[in-house]
Amino acid sequence: MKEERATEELILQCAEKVFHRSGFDGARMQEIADEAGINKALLHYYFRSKDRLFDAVFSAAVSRLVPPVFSMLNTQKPLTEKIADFVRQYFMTVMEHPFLPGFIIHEMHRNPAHFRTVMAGGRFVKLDRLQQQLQEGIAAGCFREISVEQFMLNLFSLCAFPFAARNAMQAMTGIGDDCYQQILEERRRLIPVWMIGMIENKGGKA
Amino acid sequence: MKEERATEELILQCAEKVFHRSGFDGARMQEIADEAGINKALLHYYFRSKDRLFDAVFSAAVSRLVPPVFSMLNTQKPLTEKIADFVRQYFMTVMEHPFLPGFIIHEMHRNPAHFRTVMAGGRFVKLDRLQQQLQEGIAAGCFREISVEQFMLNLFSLCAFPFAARNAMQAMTGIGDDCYQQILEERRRLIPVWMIGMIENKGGKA
DNA sequence: GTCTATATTCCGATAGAC
DNA sequence: GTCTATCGGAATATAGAC
Repeated sequence: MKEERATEELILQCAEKVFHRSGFDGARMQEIADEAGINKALLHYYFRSKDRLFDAVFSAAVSRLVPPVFSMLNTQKPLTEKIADFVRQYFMTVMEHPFLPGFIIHEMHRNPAHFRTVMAGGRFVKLDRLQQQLQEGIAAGCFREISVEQFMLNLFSLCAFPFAARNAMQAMTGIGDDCYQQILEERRRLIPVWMIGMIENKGGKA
Repeated sequence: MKEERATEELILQCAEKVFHRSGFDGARMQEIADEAGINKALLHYYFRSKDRLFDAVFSAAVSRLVPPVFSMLNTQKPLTEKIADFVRQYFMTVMEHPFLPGFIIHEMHRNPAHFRTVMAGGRFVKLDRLQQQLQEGIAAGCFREISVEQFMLNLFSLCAFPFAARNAMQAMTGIGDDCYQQILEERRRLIPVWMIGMIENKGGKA
């Protein structure tokens, strides 16, 4: 029982790095072993197969990103704060793990069915409270008509896409690394403003 | 010379289907051959290797999506029309090839360097005219301060993300296929409105 | 628990008949 | 040009010594 826990943790950490970067199909067990400075056989000793090791990584990825972020949407706070909380939480997580969005998107695409097993308890994201707030705003004439699905899709798009498609966007526009990083950080502040602007009724209209 | 052109075209078409769905690492030459109803060896006869076959597919994907869409941004039309044109063109292409955004994003992430070779002539997307229009609007007090990079990132995010992350979003929210499809189609109309709302100065402010 | 060595499976690529 | 058969390498997985 030398370093059981420590080794298992090390493996998971390195597997995470490799899987996040290359995806399941692109990742090599050898690569993970090298990253951890251990032997390939040890990976199979702790986790039975590549599939199981991947499952562990994928589950960790989903539960790291989804629950904390979406819990922000179900609070009793006013809409403006709620959006700001969501964005702050999302960026905090993803700035530390920039490959997370792209990883989840791609693996979800590869095997859609695999998901419900992973979501803790298999529950869907709760949007009731958010929906209610939107409808109140619409009824009061503050907001234009919008469904909660579109709203959430917009919020998620503005947050996640610039991370997931970073290389594609940089390649197309020629923006350098430093500059793109700066743009990302600026978005943390601006997305809440934009989200409100998208649905706000213009002052002179009523 | 029985069916040279026809076979080559058939292979490309099937390779496209498989590569778009599974990516380079996940795709199997056997799978492509089966899809085309021919033998594996024939793939190597027409295209020397898996790499070359993939290159052909990837190039086609990029040139199908990037140039027509971004040419919309460099016209002399007013900003509102320009956005509408972009969205219309983007959705037309992507509705027919729903895996295109995710495919490009993922492959771009896998091999960022490979890109400049692919972009026709290696030129970046031109945003001069768009930038000028934004600055005019800002100077006139119609728009709030926004950089052309953020603006384009927003536009692209709102358009591409819902396609690229479709399975992830459906899994999280529990939205069904038909309903999600309907949401996508609704966005074609709404994104231009949202894009303006995001940057528009509120009437009562000045 | 951790290693080396090996078995096994899979896949891209080629040889050669038709 | 298209097929069948096969090679050769790579990657996952296992056996067995320490």
